[in-house]
Amino acid sequence: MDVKSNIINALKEVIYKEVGKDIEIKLEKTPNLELGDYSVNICFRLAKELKKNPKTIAEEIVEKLKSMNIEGVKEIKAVNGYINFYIDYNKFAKNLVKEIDNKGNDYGRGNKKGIKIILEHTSANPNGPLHIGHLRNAIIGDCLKRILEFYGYDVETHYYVNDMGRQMALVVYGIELFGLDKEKKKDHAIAETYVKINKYLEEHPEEEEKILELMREYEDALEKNENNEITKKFEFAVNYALDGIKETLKNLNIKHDIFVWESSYVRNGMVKEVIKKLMETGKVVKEETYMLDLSDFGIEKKMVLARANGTSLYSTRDIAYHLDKLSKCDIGIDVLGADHKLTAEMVKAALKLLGSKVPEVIFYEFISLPEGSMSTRRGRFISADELFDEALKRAKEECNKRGVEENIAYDIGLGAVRYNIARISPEKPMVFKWEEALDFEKVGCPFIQYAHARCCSILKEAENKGVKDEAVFNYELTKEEKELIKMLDEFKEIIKESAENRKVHVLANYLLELAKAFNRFYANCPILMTKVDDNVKKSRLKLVKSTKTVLETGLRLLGINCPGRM
RNA sequence: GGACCCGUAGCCUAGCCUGGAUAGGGCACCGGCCUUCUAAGCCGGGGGUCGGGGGUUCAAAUCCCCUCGGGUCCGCCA
Repeated sequence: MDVKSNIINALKEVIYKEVGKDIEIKLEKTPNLELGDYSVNICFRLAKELKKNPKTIAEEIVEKLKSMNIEGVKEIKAVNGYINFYIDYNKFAKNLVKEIDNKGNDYGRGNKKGIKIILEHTSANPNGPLHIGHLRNAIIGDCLKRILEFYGYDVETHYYVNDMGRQMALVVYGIELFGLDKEKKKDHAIAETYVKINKYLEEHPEEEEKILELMREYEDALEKNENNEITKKFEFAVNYALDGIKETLKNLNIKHDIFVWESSYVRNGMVKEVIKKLMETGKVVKEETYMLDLSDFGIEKKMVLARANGTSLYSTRDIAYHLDKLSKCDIGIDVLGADHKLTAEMVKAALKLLGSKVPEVIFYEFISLPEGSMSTRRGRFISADELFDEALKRAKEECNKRGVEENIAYDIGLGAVRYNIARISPEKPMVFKWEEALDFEKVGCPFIQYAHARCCSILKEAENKGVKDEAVFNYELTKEEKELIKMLDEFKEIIKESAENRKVHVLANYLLELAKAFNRFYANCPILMTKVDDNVKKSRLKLVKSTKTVLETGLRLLGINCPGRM
């Protein structure tokens, strides 16, 4: 049993005797080590119930706790109503470090839960390259997949390909009129054509009919499950764009398990089936077209189920997709831009009507440019490729400046891009600024990678000197060592919190804190210096090794590599 | 008009769900630290009406109400 559980159990026991019921106890870190290592503020909450002041309650509880001799606890103090615990670091450190040693990169891993999650993310329209807004989606999604898997879920990632929208018909028509620039990266070539056709249609609005015609023909063919000239044109265009998008994702260390085409739900008849079933609920009203009344779910706006010309709409097809997806997993998670909030609510309501479970949705706010929001149609966006290329270029420059081999530049560039997005909580709107996205001197991923590289270099040096790591810890630890040990221990809780709350930034911010704790330890506690006592040397080396392991695991969960030198 | 998100030093950000000890970081600015483990680092300093106003509470950045500013969404786009 670990110290923290011992403390909680003892507290529960004492408090149960006091008030006759179980009370949830949260052990917190103290603001500083003079106040102990962990504390609880439970006495404030008990004050009213026991009709005593918190200070007295704390003192009484402390007396009782002391007589219990909690294993691993050195001292307990009552301070102004708080109960502060001082732990026996020698024991704590030894246990922790052994645990990390035994488990290695599995330290912090959760038990297999036997729960399948389908996580949909990115799902950008194949009418151009991913821009930095899509990138936020992709990075949150990919990190989340890694974290959820590590926590013990069985996770499958989906990229939902919107191949049936107006924007795809535009691309197809555009390719016919203008072709594609074969010199360009495929998704960028598609975007170029897409911009051209949009401009062209503005000048020739009479050709709008051709687009609608294309969409009708495509849907007709799909409904008959045919493969003809039209479907081939769409497939070509979609795949052309997807090839480029996949390349970008690969560069960013992002991989989807499955690409699901929207059209497949028209082909297999599920869209028709969904509309039919929704009709049967009696919630469909006929206006200019068929509308779904969702007022039972607190949604005032009705949901349009099809166009007046009979063709299906994105939202209807999305219901079919979700129905299918959710039947194949225990939990469905979608990562979506905040602009989808209302439609996501509508889809959920429709799914409930059909007796299906509903997805969890993680929303993120937009990344905008200082001059305003991005637009693929107007060609006003910063592509993920552009950002990544710049990051790579900048990383190389930094490497050269510092005399480090350029081959780690990929790791640094990738880390900078992924980390800068992963660390911000998703509900925060972001304004993209080049100098912020690319500034490696500032704290961010390089700081964490640097701490890791330091660990590596110390371990190497130890090997050269023939110093073995060993969890002795038979001396009074410095405050830097204590802080570091507590941080290393916290990793398990961070994984749990990050996974259960689906919050990637929690892990990202933790890693920065861990790196900071390590750097302080490094600066203040000599490790391999000759004057250092052997037991101290061995123990500290163990801490270095443990830190390296946790940093490595943590960064890997963010999809970031850690170079051994930098 | 209705709904949702954001507002924390010059700039960026954590904490808000689950209320508690002097609101954590970082950038920028000022001053220190490389004659034994990597200075992409460490230590110190200045800088805060937690947008504003009410309320609940022993205690509010955190919960509730109102309000201001920014963003987003609101039937045949995706």
